[in-house]
Amino acid sequence: METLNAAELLAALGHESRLSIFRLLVEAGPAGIFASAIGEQLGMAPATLSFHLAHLSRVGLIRGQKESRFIRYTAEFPTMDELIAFLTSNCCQGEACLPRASACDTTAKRRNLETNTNICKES
Amino acid sequence: METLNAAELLAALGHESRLSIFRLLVEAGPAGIFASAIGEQLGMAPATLSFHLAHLSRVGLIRGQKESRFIRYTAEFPTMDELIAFLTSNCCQGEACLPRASACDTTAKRRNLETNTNICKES
DNA sequence: TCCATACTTCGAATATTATCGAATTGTTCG
DNA sequence: CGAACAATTCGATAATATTCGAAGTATGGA
Repeated sequence: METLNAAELLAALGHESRLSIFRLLVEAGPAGIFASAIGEQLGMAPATLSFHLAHLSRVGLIRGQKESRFIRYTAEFPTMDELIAFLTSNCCQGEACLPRASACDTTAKRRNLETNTNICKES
Repeated sequence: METLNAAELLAALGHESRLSIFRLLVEAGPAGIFASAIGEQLGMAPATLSFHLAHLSRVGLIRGQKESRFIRYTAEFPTMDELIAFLTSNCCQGEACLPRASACDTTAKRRNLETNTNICKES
């Protein structure tokens, strides 16, 4: 990943509203959630929400799929994986190359994946 | 780490110039480098560089230590570690909780640490 | 067809960031 | 002391981002 691209992803996540949106989508897992649900949970005006969703979509961190009147948004995990790999590889110290003991549990627990392979070290 | 704080760190890194500065400091390791060297390598006007260094310092990603006329800047690795832990724990998918095979080598190689413990998996 | 819903796009105001020349501070050295 | 140098702060400008009401698009249902 190029520095420019990484900076774009970081900037996209570097806004409280967008980071909250993204975390919500990660929590929701592959099932995702509808735009209206996001707006409801975060108390955001529809236009503002759309603005941020468009931004996150543009850089490839999320994806929206129309379903009748609704749009289901999901996190693009591979993009995030790449970003974390970039940070780990270019911006972190040796001791942190492996995630902390506590790093893996939170997200892993609430996930319901088809592929149930959790490579996380059991702390 | 709170979402607000994480967003601040991400926003700080979400600018090409600042990300380049930070990568340079990570590359330099604990020895760090002088501000002038950064400006030289990145071709940045002194005032602009100071602006970005101040930003990175404010959020705790780097630290500057005066040495006679110069200021030696170093990356604050623990802050970055926390950020990566936050992202891994809150924003990534199971398969990515462990870094990619290639994630650890680049940075680890060029580092010359007092603590020489490299926990990275040998790929 | 007509209305309600879900969401986006438009447009315009406001706020925040970035850039960099010029002035300033602090330090070394002749 | 005075000049040269490293770096920051100031100040003004330009560029970019954020917010959200209002209008537009598309879908589902009465």
